[in-house]
Amino acid sequence: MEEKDTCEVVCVHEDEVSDVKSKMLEDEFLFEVSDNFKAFGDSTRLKIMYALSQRDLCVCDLAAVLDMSQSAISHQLRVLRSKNLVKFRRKGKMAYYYLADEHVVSMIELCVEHTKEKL
Amino acid sequence: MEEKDTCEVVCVHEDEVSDVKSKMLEDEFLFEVSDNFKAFGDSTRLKIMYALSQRDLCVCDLAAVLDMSQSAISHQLRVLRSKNLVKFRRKGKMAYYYLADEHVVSMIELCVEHTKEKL
DNA sequence: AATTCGTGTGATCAATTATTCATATGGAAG
DNA sequence: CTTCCATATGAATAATTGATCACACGAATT
Repeated sequence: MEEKDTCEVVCVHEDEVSDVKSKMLEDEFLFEVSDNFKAFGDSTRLKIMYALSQRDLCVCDLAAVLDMSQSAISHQLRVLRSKNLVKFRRKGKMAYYYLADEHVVSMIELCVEHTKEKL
Repeated sequence: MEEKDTCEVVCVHEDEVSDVKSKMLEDEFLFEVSDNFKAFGDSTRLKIMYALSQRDLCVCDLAAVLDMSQSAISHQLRVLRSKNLVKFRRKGKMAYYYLADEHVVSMIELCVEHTKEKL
């Protein structure tokens, strides 16, 4: 009689499920975490961050390093800024970008290591 | 006279650019790294991995924990398997999934920490 | 062997997203 | 103030992708 015809799940192990459920972090928070990961999940943005881990660079130099249009780079920098992964300072007409903190480097290093191991 | 009408880049600081360029990792490798990040960049997959970090679970239990269809979970598990982030063992009709290694946990912890700091 | 049930998967659709193009903004120099 | 140039951005397009649906597969039970 209860509403149960949406998304029929049959073999649920009640205790295990509720145990894990209680240990899950908030949906909203995990969404934000995955959203941060997403910033690293595009090769253009990853290259930008990796380049910036070597030294601070202005937008057009980043474009030259990645061999991409200034516009494309600028759009991606906007995304990275919005997630507090990069910051910038103005110097004349130019904008020098740099990594926001050490977390970014750690994240990349960790994933680089993981990727290397799987070869 | 040189070919220069594709992707006009004007203000290039030659030395800095070639310096960073020489330090860049291979395009193909960085692509693979970003591809691994991408696995964490979807909230469904992240929830799956977080749940599995609590305990091994079969597919339908995962579906119950996340309150999603078994099919959706299975599709995402396929992605995670292909990237060597989760493994599974069969037990009767069921498939119990678990995290492939400690890197996965480390990655999530690091990003969770970063996300918390930005609140 | 027929049925049941947990899981895997191909096709499809809707939504998201990365890049390009054109243009706007704003600091610096004449 | 006008021009130049580095950067930012809105609109449009093309490509990617996550969820659903329908169905196939395979182990276990009868």
